[in-house]
Amino acid sequence: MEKIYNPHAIEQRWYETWESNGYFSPELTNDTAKTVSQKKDSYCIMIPPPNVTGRLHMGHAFQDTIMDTLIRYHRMKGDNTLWQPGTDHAGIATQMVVERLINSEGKTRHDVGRDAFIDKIWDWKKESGSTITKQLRRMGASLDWQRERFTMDDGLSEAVKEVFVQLYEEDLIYRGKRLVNWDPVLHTAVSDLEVISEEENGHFWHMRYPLSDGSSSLIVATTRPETMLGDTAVAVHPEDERYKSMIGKTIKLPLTDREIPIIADDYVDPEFGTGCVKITPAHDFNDYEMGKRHDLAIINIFTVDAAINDNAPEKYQGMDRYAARKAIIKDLQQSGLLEKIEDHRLMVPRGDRSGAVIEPYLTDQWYVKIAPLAEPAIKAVENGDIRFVPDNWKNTYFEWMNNIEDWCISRQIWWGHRIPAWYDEDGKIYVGHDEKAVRSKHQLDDSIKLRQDDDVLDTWFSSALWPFSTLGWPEKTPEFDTFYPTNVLVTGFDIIFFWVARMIMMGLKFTGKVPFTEVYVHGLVRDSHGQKMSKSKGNVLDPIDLIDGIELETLVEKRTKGMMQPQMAKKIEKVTRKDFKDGIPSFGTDALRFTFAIQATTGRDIKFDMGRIEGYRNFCNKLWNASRYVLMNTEGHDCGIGGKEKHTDMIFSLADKWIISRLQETKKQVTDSLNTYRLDLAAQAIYEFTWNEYCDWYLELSKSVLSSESDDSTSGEAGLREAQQQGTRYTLVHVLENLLRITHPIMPYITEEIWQRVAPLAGIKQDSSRQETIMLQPYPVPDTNKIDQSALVEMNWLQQFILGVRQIRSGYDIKPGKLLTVLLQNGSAADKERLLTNKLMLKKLARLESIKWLEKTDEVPESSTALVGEMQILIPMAGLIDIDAERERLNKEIDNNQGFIKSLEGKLANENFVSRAPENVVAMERQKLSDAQSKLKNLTEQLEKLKTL
RNA sequence: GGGUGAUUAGCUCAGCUGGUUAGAGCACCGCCCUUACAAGGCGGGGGUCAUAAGUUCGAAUCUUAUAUUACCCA
Repeated sequence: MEKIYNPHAIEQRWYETWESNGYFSPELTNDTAKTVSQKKDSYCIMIPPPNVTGRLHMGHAFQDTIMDTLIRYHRMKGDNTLWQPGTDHAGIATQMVVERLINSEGKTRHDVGRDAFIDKIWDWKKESGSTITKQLRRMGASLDWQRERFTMDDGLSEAVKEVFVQLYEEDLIYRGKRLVNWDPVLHTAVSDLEVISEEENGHFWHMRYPLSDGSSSLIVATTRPETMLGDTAVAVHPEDERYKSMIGKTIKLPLTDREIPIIADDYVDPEFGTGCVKITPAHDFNDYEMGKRHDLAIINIFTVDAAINDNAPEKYQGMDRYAARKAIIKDLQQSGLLEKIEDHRLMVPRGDRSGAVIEPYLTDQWYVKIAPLAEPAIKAVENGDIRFVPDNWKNTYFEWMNNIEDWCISRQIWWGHRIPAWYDEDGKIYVGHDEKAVRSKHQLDDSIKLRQDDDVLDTWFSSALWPFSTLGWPEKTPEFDTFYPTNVLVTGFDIIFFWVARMIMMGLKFTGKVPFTEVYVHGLVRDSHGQKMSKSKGNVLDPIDLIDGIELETLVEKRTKGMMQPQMAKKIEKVTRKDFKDGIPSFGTDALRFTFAIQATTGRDIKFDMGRIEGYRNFCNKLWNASRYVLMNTEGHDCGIGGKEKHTDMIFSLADKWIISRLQETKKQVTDSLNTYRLDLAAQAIYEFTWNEYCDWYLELSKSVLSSESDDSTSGEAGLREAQQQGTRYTLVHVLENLLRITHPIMPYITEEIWQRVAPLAGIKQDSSRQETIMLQPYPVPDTNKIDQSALVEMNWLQQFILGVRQIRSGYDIKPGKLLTVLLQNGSAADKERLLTNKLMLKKLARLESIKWLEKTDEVPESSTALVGEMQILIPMAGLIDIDAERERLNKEIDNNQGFIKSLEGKLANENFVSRAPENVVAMERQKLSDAQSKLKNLTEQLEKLKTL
């Protein structure tokens, strides 16, 4: 093995091997007498399909790490495991990309024509559609690519039609003229969820509306004066004394020749503004509702581009809405009807794709009647059929589901599932799978011309079917039988409404079952300053750059190229140069995955800090080098393959027994954590075990057994020594092999690479294809019988001993290489026994020349002291240690101890504590006190000794 | 305005159903190129757990209020 861990040398190679060997695929059988797959539990996760033409971002990388870890864990546990891959056609987003390409050639999509345009999108998909799937492969994602799906595949399109037709036939889909969110740039309706409202600076215009009879006038305030052309009433509160007398009268609407009524409605807040509200039913959602209540005329004054249409006075026709606004204000001013203009902060709705200000606009659209679908979906979460992790997200879900509005599913774009509805020349609607089906069902012969609806379905309509459409529904398939309902949906909270809720509704409606039993909601990946990553902020990190590394100049260029606001480029460049002085080094996939995993605490965003990933790259290197050590010391030797059963004479040291015990505890902690979606705790346990226990202690201790040096107390005959070394070699290999399997779900590459070398030494036969890879090995199961409590206690003694010596050594700047003489006093029989069996290890790790017992009565030379329980470790000072410094050190420790004792005494002196606290707690405190007291006594004695000198 | 979460060492975060003098990584200080690893080893310093009150024998942990902050919804 190379001395330095180099992820590039291993990662891609292993992925290709795994994929080409079909290791990602579950087992399936069509037989009724099912064998393998029936006996096994199935485990399935559906990938949230990324945009087919998208690129992998940090959010994906995080999410995919979580999913792949779960998938690999379950696959190793022996579950029949499927991670279903696929991509989404992403209607508006994809169409916009291709439209921009065409625009750059100086053409519009209308020049190209619908069919040719769609062909172009398919071409684009072919060209760029594999980018994201290639990137997923770089992440090590063990998706079953043979089953890759696309939301506009034939099969999935069939599912979409089936669902649409069925919902329509049950009156759950209807077509209606409604006020929708209209995007005047994209020329399409969008759903409520696709509208982002943000506060922006604007104005409040106060306009005077004169009464028709000339008796008086009213002042209305508005943020959108141009809509006055569509006003069909002015409303006041029915109890408002100021205006009560005017209710029922009419107003002469300025700039037009229309008269409109003054109406009364509770909705009006008399405290707000002037207490009079202009009502424009065609261009405001609240006004629309009020218009319906009062049977007001609805006058649409906008074209699809949000310019003034022919319903308005000729003067304004054709003007853009903002030009019209200016003109209207000017005209009102001139007629003295503009009272005043105030600055005002207002919520401005913008399309999430186009950024254009959304207009409420009256059009014909298709809707899903949502209430009947929402009801069972709410129940499913209430009764626990679906569980959110963390649990509190269910509140958000309920909140939304209980206030849900009908879902506008039609979009006036070209890329997507065309609505399976046809119109005859009278405008009568026929819904069916295709024109032929429609004709035969309704007995329409060829003489009747049918025209298909031009609209396509909201992208989320097909996404909502994803959990079952990908498994072949509406066909009956073994995949569906085996994997549906799926186990867990892993997603960000941002699409709970867009996607999760809709999948639940559609899943229940069409399969009668929930689509998944758990929803794991993860946080957002932010930059190191806690800012959301976005192109316009120039703080985006590309996961692939973290894996491969990137030069500073390339990174700067990448972040500043093609910006919406080029003026930001300078600032971004500056910050980038500051944050990434030397660019980004190559960290490798495993380090990136580990960084995500260890930060995947539930319900918290991740601030992505370069320090962390660097640390975990170092962790990979640590694991790498530890493995090198193990291999160097075990390859070519007898490593006790088969364990104690085959090698009855094999001898295990304290360290061996200890690390085996700790391994069991670690296995338990990791599996418990993975079972509860605490990837952070799992990763943390792995990190600590590997570094702080296996490497820092166990490998060091093993050296004393494996080194050629001998020791009179343990050497004995050669056979004995060989048996000890065999025990240690066995343990080295056994623990490492287990550790690799434990770690594999999080860090697949490095574990596979090392495992290939280690497995033969651990006696794992690699003769059948499924045993050629760590991916398909069983996940380690904790064995509590192998936890040796006395070894844990004794090891703690050994560690305390070594730490005590090290502290003295370091405290007095004694060279690490200097071998010390250590005297021991006041030890128990157990201490003596422990010393005897572990002398070699102690000497090696504490770097000791010799260890001698002193009798109680023996003369003690000037020494620095450490304590292990009652036992005193004395390091003679002669020439090494300064008496004053030692006094100071002892005093400090005495102080410390006295503080501790005081707090314990206080606690135990408290009658209430002793009488009310549980017995074991009190006993523990008593024990602590007596330990501390004896320690204090010991320390004080040491200090006295020094004083008398 | 309503809802949800967060506030613990200089930074990024653990701390499970209340029971050690509150932990880790990075950063910091000192010593060390010890034959797995300087992407390393050994040792060390650093926090009145946002504030206030309450419950309790005992609170970082539970309750309430306040402050700050983030997100979601209107």
